[in-house]
Amino acid sequence: MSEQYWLMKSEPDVYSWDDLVAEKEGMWDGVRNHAAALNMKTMKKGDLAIFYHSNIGVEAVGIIKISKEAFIDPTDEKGKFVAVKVKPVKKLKNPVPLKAIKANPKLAEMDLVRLSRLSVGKVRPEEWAEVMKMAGEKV
DNA sequence: GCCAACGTTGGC
DNA sequence: GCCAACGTTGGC
Repeated sequence: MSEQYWLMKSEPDVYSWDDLVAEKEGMWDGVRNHAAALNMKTMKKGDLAIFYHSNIGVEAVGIIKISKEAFIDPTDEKGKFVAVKVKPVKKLKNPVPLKAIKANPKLAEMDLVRLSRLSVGKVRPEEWAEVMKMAGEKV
């Protein structure tokens, strides 16, 4: 199994975890950053990702699954950037705030910590396991 | 092709 | 609301 793990940021007043749950499947569009777009192109159907609330809350709130691999973002007039589709898997028992992630030396290398402005980052399997532990979830 | 100026994102 | 970090743009 070569599953990959990701972290996707959203501002909850624009698109929150509850919005995604209400929709059942959400389109992750509007990404206009090449590094983030590259990560999205690397995603495979079935990959898991952390849903993270930026600005308000500033914490990891849930687990999502990639349900459709990268396709041209319909909101991009130039047709250069991509979007993916995601489905909610489960809400974390205990949301993991950025503060706690920063305080954990095992997570110091996360894209989230090192590249705070990147909206779609990679998560290493051992980092994934650590965050899940902090969230009170079984891996 | 380099680099300064500017705009945007995101944490606090 | 402020500021730091980073990406992008544009002059040379």
